[in-house]
Amino acid sequence: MATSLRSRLCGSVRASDAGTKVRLGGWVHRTRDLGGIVFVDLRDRAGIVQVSFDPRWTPPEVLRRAGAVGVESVVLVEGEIAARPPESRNADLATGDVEVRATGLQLSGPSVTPAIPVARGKGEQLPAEELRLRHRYLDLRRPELHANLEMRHRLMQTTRRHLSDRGFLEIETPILTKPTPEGARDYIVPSRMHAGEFYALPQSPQLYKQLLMIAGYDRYFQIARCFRDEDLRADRQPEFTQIDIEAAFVGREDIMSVAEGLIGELFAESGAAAPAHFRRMSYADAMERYGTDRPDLRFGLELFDASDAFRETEFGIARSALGSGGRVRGLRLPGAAGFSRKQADELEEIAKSAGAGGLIRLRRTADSVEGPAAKFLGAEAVARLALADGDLALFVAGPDRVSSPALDRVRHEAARRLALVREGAREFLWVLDFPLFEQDAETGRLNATHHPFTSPHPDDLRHLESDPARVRAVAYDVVLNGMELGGGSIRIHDPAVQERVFRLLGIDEAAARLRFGFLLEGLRSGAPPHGGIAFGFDRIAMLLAGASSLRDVIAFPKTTAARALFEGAPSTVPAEDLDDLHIRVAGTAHD
RNA sequence: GGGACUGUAGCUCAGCUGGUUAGAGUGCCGGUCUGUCACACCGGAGGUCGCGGGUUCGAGCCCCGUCAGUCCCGCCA
Repeated sequence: MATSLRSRLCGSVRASDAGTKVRLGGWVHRTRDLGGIVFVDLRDRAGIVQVSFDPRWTPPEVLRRAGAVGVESVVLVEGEIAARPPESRNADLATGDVEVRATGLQLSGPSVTPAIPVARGKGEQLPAEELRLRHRYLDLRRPELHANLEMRHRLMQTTRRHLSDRGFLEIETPILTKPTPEGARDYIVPSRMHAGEFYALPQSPQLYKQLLMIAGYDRYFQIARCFRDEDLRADRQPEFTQIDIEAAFVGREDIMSVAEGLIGELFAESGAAAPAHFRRMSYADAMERYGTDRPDLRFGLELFDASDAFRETEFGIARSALGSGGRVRGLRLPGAAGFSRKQADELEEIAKSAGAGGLIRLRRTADSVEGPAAKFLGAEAVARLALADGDLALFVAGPDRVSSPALDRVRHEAARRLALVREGAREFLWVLDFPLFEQDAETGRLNATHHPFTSPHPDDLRHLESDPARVRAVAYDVVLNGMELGGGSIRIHDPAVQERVFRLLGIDEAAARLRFGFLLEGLRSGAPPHGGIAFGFDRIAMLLAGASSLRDVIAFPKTTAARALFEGAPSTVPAEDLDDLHIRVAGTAHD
């Protein structure tokens, strides 16, 4: 790290360096002017070191200027590393046994008073997210974000090395690509040379990587930027990074094994551990037992079907649900019988916000079962629920598509309140055997659960047209603690099967040729069996950096309204530029 | 598209039931101070209470709208 202007990094100085002459460059983190002597905490990406300006070794003129430097200014310091007096060592600082005794000081990049502080007082909250994003270069100076981005870098290098060592080729695919009618909304880029035509930014390199397999590049990877123009969440940015992997002459187990190997390596790089192999669960199982396709297995609280207990009762909510083909499902919360009315109401609010009509509560105490539904349940029905003393049971009556998400959220909130999640616990899981299609609740149309190129399970091929809902996909998701890390599938490589799937999705032959003609032609031109997987790299980085938001592992993230506050994107463009692009903004008078 | 929360000094926040001149900490400016490390102490400056409208004798506080940020639902093949 030595350059012509500095001899080493501030944060790298140690007691063993005492006596060495150094030249340092860095940002003024804090200053302490005691009158006769001045201390400056100098910060660079390696850490902080104390520079002491003292008349015993500092020329008066330098000492005077040291007292006047503002925080966040860039200074160049000349001096000598010296052990601190024993009584003034600082155990909180990696460099705290030493200091740099300054003989020279050059104010290289003075700073105005920073809009947001970089050095924070103890217990002081971070500045508002808006300000952190608007003054991003200041926020990024904080050691926490330096550590996060360094971790991200290391994960990226580990990915490259790991996959490259295993014969995967890193191949770039286009950013200017073709709009896709399915899936998320595309970010659109107008073409100047072709009036009225548009490129789209890729939602993923899916088609390209399949074409690479057809072209014989039988192990591919890319750390790929992907773009989706959808509404955002804490864990969702409009542009994000995937580790994209595809291989030919493989089955499901080959890809899963590559994925486990890579995940293991990434966790090891961060100092954490991942098991060599992950547990497995079918989609159907996951939905039945946890109400979600990405269950958090760090705690129990499994859902169960209580329909039988309610079937013969006069309890109206349950009766109408059961009568219309729904079920009564619920979960037992051991030790939660002591929840107050208010606490139970809050859980109900969570269920309601997830779409449930309400929660049926049953509280089991030493000698009775209480709750609005209790009086409808006979002794036998109560016995069926197998409630233990101190249990609170919560039920949702209705179709699974309502009860599953509601109970999923109640389950998570209950686990949090009952403190069931062990600190540092990691539960990896493969979710397998997803349905190939899902039916749109409103239109009744079939949509691809994963994407239209996912291979049906060979055993289910014969049901493809007759009973598409029961057709399983050869697809797999990696889930960690309820968070989806990645997912993939074996792809269709038989053009006839691909055409059948397109037909079921309502994409007729003409439309298929228009949208995916190049893929279909490729499949007819010698396509190997192939499949792959993609991981959400930002999420993995967030997890392994211990960050609490995706924004803390992305150097220049967008807000939830998809704005870049620092550079001010998106923005209007001059009318002449729009003319060149053959674009007129609706509602403007410009010609 | 819908819901919730937030917006007061450069920053972090307090501001009671609507009531006189809007506060604290920190930062900033000036001063004292030779071993501090959130240095300490003394003094000072600093406000479009996000913006617009309304109710009221009177609005930081109530109402409507709007902008921005955050979280959630829908959406994200």
